[in-house]
Amino acid sequence: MSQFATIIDVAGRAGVSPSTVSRAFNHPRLLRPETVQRIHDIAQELGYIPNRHAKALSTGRTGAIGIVVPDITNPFFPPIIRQAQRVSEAMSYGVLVAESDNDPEREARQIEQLVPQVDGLILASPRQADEALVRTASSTRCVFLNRDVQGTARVLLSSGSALHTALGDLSAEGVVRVCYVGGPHRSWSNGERQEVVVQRGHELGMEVSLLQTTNGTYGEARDLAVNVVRAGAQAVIAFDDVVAHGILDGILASGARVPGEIRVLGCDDALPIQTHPRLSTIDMHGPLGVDRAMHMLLEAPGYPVPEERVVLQGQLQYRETT
Amino acid sequence: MSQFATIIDVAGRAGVSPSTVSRAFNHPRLLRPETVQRIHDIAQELGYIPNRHAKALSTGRTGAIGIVVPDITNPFFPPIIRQAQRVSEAMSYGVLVAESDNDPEREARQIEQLVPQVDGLILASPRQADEALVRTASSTRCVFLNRDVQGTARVLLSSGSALHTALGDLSAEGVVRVCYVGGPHRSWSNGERQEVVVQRGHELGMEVSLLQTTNGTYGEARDLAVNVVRAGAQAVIAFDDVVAHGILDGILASGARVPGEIRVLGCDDALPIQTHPRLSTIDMHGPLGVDRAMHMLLEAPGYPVPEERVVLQGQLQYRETT
DNA sequence: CCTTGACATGCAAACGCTTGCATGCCAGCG
DNA sequence: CGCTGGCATGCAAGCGTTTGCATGTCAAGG
Repeated sequence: MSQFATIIDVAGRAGVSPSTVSRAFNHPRLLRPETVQRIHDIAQELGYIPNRHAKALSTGRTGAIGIVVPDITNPFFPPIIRQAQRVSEAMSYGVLVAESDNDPEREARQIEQLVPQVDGLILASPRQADEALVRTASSTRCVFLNRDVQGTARVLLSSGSALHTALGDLSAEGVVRVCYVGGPHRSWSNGERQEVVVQRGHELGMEVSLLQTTNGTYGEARDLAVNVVRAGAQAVIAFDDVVAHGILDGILASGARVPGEIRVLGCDDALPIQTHPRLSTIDMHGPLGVDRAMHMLLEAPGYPVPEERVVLQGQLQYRETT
Repeated sequence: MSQFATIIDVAGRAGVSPSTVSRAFNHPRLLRPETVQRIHDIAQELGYIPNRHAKALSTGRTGAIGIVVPDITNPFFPPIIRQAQRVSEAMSYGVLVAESDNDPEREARQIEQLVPQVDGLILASPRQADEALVRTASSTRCVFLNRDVQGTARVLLSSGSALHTALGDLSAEGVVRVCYVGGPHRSWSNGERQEVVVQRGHELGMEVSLLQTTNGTYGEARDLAVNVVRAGAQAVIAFDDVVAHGILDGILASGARVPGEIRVLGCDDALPIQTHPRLSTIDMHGPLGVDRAMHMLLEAPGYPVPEERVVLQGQLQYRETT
């Protein structure tokens, strides 16, 4: 708010032209080393900080990237945002965070807002239809996290392999009736998980039933638990850890024993706390995923971001509920 | 990344000057209503989006506010960030989020980075020394959340009143030995909570012991639990819900019964899940707090933000651990 | 019919920075 | 000793907006 020193102040004090100061920061090798040094010293002394907006206006690059997530209070996302910021910081970019609240239209608006003020976009678990996303991808530098949009740059955190072996293990223990409790139905992860459970379950001769929450909250899941008990499921695989805990709570309340009578497997492993019994889950390596995504976004200078499809497999964490 | 329509394109198409287009958006009452309408229509059609950077450069206001938090993965903060974004959105501001990682120096750097690119700053639970914060406050429009910096605008989410009655209730139940398990020691909230527990405890003739985590993580707290058991505490009051759950876990593992032998009270009530037994805690109304803070920040146009000290009391949520 | 305002709009400078081009200097070469 | 070319730096235009001031028009009033 107060007056900041400008490039012109620095130039005046150093007895050089503004362009020289600019070059001292952006193309130092064009200048005599001692000039660069002197300018840096004076800049430091004056507390000069380049004005991002002026720079952006002049170069057409904003020096910021945007990340939009469906729900910032879902513990899966904060570590992802954190990692995005770490990478950005290392490359001296800023980060704009937006939340779509699981609403495709809101998501569209957020993206629209963001696009003109960033050099690139990370769209994490987007909720819009593929069609809209393809359009976005074609007019913006962006990479998707957890959404398999054809022809774009995307990184997918897959639970496929982990679920595959988990179901195998359950089957080996004699489990025959398994229930998948889904999360937000526009979620790619949810689709993938449900599909794997159904397919692999059938392969193993299991009887698989499906339940669905609408928002994936703890309360919803807890209320759903009676249904899994009633259905006689011997194992439930939940969309994520929040849903898993809701189910777990509901099951325990109904008097069934976990894992004795019913096993529970969650997903994400992002909760800051453990519970009793400690939840078995799948570590999805969210931060690793954004890390890849960020590098894809920032290292290819061209436009659009070249198509690439990287799949990272989550890792089974057996604890006490299986 | 592609070319956006500029004010000049719109002007050309509408047969008016660029300044008129600018006024159509910013001071429509200076123009004939039909002119405004025509310009809006054409802008819409051309997909014109004002360039924030140009605007910022020209007006000196960036149209963004910044919020810095110590740890985005602490469930207390995401709802706060969300609310800050909601308010910002309503006033058509953008939000820059930064994380200090509980490190005062990092926090200083983040603030320094942010200052030139925002119109105001929300500093949530800052970790720097008062001195540094005073300096920041004097050179920037900012309001503090959960830090009582003299002479500045600040909103404090206090657990004082809730703890006061909680201790009274415990005392009435015959509790004599109480233990406070602290969180990050640079945290104002931690200081307040500890102080209230000590004072009120003594008032009630209790014996209060103090334990301290360094980062307030679940694992640390769990490892500390043996000490509270060993000390013979009949109640533990924890810095926040994460610490409380760690303690709870540790206590249960040691064989003691909760709340039978030891009661546990947490703080924040921000976890997305419930556990068994359900944790008694204090709802701190974080979102309400930022809401106030944001309005203080955005509604007083002057500089600096006028001093104000608003205290919001948290609300006791008795559940099953007391 | 001329004057006076009010009103609607245009003009041009300014915001702070980047960058293509121009300039001036000096060393080395023929 | 005059050229050439490389190097370090300056000049000025341009990025997209905003806004104080100037301009032109028209209606009402004298």
